[in-house]
Amino acid sequence: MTKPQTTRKKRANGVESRQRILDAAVEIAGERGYEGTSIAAVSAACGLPASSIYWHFKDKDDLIAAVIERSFDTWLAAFELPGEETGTPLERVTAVAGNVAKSLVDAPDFLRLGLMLALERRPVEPRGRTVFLQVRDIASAKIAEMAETLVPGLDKESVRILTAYAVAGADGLFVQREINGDALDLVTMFELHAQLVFEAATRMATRGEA
Amino acid sequence: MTKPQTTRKKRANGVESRQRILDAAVEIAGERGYEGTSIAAVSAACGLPASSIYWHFKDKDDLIAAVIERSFDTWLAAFELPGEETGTPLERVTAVAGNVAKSLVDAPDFLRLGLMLALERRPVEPRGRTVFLQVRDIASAKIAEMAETLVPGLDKESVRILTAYAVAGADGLFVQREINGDALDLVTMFELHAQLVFEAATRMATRGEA
Amino acid sequence: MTKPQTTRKKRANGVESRQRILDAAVEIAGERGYEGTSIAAVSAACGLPASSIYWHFKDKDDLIAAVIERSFDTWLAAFELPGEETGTPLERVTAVAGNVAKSLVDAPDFLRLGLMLALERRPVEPRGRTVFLQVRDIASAKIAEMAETLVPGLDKESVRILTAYAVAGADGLFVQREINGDALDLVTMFELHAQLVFEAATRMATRGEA
Amino acid sequence: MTKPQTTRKKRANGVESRQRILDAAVEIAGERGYEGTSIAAVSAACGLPASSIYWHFKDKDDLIAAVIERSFDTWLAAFELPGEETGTPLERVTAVAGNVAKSLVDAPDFLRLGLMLALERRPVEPRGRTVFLQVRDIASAKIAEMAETLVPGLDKESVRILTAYAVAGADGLFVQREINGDALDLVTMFELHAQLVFEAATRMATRGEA
DNA sequence: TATGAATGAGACTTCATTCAT
DNA sequence: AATGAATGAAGTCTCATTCAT
Repeated sequence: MTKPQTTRKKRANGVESRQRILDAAVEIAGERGYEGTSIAAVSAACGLPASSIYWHFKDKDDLIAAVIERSFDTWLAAFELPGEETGTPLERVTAVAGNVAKSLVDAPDFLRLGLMLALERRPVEPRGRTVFLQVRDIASAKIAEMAETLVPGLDKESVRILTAYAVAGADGLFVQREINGDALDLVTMFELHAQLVFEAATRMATRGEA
Repeated sequence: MTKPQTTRKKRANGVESRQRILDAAVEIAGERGYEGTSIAAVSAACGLPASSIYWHFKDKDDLIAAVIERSFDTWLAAFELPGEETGTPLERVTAVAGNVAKSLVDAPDFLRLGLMLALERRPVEPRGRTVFLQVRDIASAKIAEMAETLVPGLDKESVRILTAYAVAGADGLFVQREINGDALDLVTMFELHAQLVFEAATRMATRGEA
Repeated sequence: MTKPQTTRKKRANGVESRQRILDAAVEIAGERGYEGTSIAAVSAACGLPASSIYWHFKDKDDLIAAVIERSFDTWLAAFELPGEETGTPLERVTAVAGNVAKSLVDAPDFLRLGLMLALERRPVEPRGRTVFLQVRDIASAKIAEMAETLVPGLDKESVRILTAYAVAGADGLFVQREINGDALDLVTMFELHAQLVFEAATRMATRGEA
Repeated sequence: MTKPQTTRKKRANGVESRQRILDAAVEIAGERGYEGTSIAAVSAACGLPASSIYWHFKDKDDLIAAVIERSFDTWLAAFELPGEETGTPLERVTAVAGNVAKSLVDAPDFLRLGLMLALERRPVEPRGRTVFLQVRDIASAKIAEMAETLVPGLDKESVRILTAYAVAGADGLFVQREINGDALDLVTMFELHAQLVFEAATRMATRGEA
C-alpha cells in the first residue's frame, strides 16, 4: 500500500520527453547554430540519453527542423493585421510593427537559428532551413497583403519592393538587437521603420496614379 | 629563364602559403560558418597539410580572425564619403549607398561569415566575432559622421537612431540577397533605403530646429 | 548449452568492457607512465575502439585515476598487522615486511605507475597522482600505528621520522627491483629493512624513557 | 662608427645556445619526464626555434641523454670519501651522507628525470636511461668501496647487500622529499640512514669474523 | 517507451623531424 | 651557426548514429 508499484512517477511519457528535447534543442541551436548543436549537448541539457533523442527524431536534421516547426505558429501570429480595427492606416501599420517587434523579443532563439540557417550554404541543405524560408515567405505574403489593403493603388512591382524592404528592415533590426542588446529600443525602431515604409508606399501609390 | 629550374619541389614561401590558406579559409568559412569550417577542409582546399596551417595560425580561432581582418580594409573603403563632390546631399548619400551595395556584392564571404559570427552565442566568443563587431562600429561611426555632415542640425539621439536604422537596413538587405539571390536589385534597394533615411533625417533636423 | 547461440556478435556488457579497458590500461600505464599511455594503445590492447573507452571514462585522466583506484584495496591489504599473532615484536614486524615485499612483487604496475605520477610535476596534477598519494598516506598511517603498537614509548616525532624512513626504504627497494630485476632478493632486503627500523625504534623509545 | 656592423651582439655562439637549450631541457624533462618533454616546449623555454635544437642535438633522445650527461660530474662529486679526514668511521660516513643529502637537494631535476627514466619500460630504451644507470652504478661502486674501507672484514655478499640497501634508502628519501617537500629534514634522515647502515655493516663484519 | 553500450569517422591539435636557405 | 617553413604521423576527444534489450 505504501509503495504500490515501484515505478509510478516514471511512467514513460513520450509527449513530455519530446517537449523536453525540443526545449533543450531550441535553446542550444538558437545559440550555436546547426553545426554547433551536438546531440550530446542536447542530451546533457534535457537529461535524456542521446539514444532517446533518436527515438523521438529520425536524425539531427529532423530535430532541428522540428525546432523550427514548433515555433512556427506562435511567431507567425504577430503578422496578422488586426481585423477591422479603428485608426488610420499608419496607425494600424504601426501597431503591427509593434507586434512584430515584440515577437522578435519573445522568440529570439527561433529567429536567430533561422537566420543562421538561412545564411549558411552547406552542401546538403538542412530541412530546417527550407522550413524557415517557407515561414518567411508566408510572413512576406502577409506583409504584401497588408500593403495592398492599407495602401490601395500600389502596382505589383512596388508591392514587391516594399515588402522586401520591410522584411529586410525587420531582419536588420533583429540582428542589431542580438548584437547590441537593449541599447536601442526595438519597438521605437520598428515604429520608425513602419512609418518610413508607409510613406514610401503612399508616395509610390500616388506616383502610380498620376 | 633567369632562374632555370633551381627550386624543384617546395620552396618555402611563408607569405604565399599564408595567403593560400586565407584564400581557402575565407571561402569555406564564408559559406559554412565557424563550426562548419574544418581545418581538414581548409587543408584540402589550399593544398597544404593541416599541420602547416598550424605553423601560420595558432589555432582555428586565430585563422578565422585573420580571415576577418584581411577583408577589413578593402571592405571599409566603401564607406568613405567622396570628398567635395558636387550634387545635393541626397545625391551624395545615394552615391554612397550604391558603393555600399556594391561592396556587399563584392565581399559577401566576409559579411556572411561576420554576420554568422555575430548571431552566434557560443560559450567562448571567437576572436573573429570581436574583430567583426569592431569593424562594424567603425562603419557605424562613418555613417554617423556622414549624417552630421550632410544633414546639419541633428541632435545626438537622432543621429544614433538614424545610424542604427541605416545599418540595420544594410544588414537586412544583405541577408535578403543571400537568401533570394539576384531576384531583387541590391543597388535599387540601397538607394531606396538611402532616400528614406535621408528624408527621416531631414525631418528630424527640421523638427529639432523648430 | 543452456543458451545455445543467442547472442552472436556483440552483446553489450558494460561491466566486462570496463574491466577489459582497465586491464589493458594498468599494464600499459604501469610500464610507460601517464604520457606514454596513449588511448590508441589501450584501445589496441583491449580490442575496443577508442571511442568506446570514452563511453566508460570521461577522459584519459579519469582512466588513469580509475587504474590506480582499482588496485587500491588489493594492495593495501598487505599492510594489515596480523591480529594477535604469536612471536616477538621483531618477528611480527619482519612478517609484515615480508608481506609488503610480496605485495610489491605482485602489484608492480600499480606502484610503478604511482611512483612515476608522484615524481612528475606537470602543470595540472593528474587525479591519479592525488589518489596514489592518498593511498600512500593511508599506508603510512598504518605503519605509524604499527610502530606505536609494537614499540611502546615512542614520542610523536620519533614515530614520524621512523614512519618516513620505513616508507622511504620500501620505495627505494621497490625502485631497485624495478631497475635490477631479481638480482637481489626483495624479501631478504625487506627483512633487513624491518630489522634496522625496529632497532632504531627500540633505541629511540629507550632514550625517550631515560 | 656609431653603428659599426649591424650584427654584433648576435654573433652566433654555439656554446651558449647549447647551454640555453640544456638549461631549458633539464627543467622541463625533470618535471615532465621523457614523453612529457616536447621539443616545442624546450624551444619555447629557451627561445630558440625547434630546428636550432636539431642543429645542436641529433634527436630528442640525444637531447635527453645530454641533459643527464651534463649533470653527471657535478652530482657524482658528492660521493667522494673525503680523503684522510679525522673522525671515527661513523662520523665520516655521516659526513658523506650529509653531502649526498645536499646533492639531492641541489640537483633534483637530474635525479627526478633519472628515476623516471629508470622506472619507465619503453619499447626502445632511451639512451638517457642507460647513462643514468651507469652513473648509478658508479655511485654504487663508490659506496661499496667506502664500506670496505671504513668497515673492514665485510665479505662480498654483505657489501653487496649493504650497498644496495644504502642506495635504496637514498632513492626512497629522495622520492619522499619530492612528494612531501620540506616537511622532513633530508639531512637528518640521511644521517639516520647512514647510522643504521653503518651499524648493520659493523654487525655483519663482526659476525663474519666469528 | 526508452536506453546502455558501442562504433567509425572525423574534429582540432601537437609531435618529432627534415630541408632549403 | 642557425632558422623559417613544411610535413606525415599520431595525439586526445567528440561526432552522429545504431542496435540489442
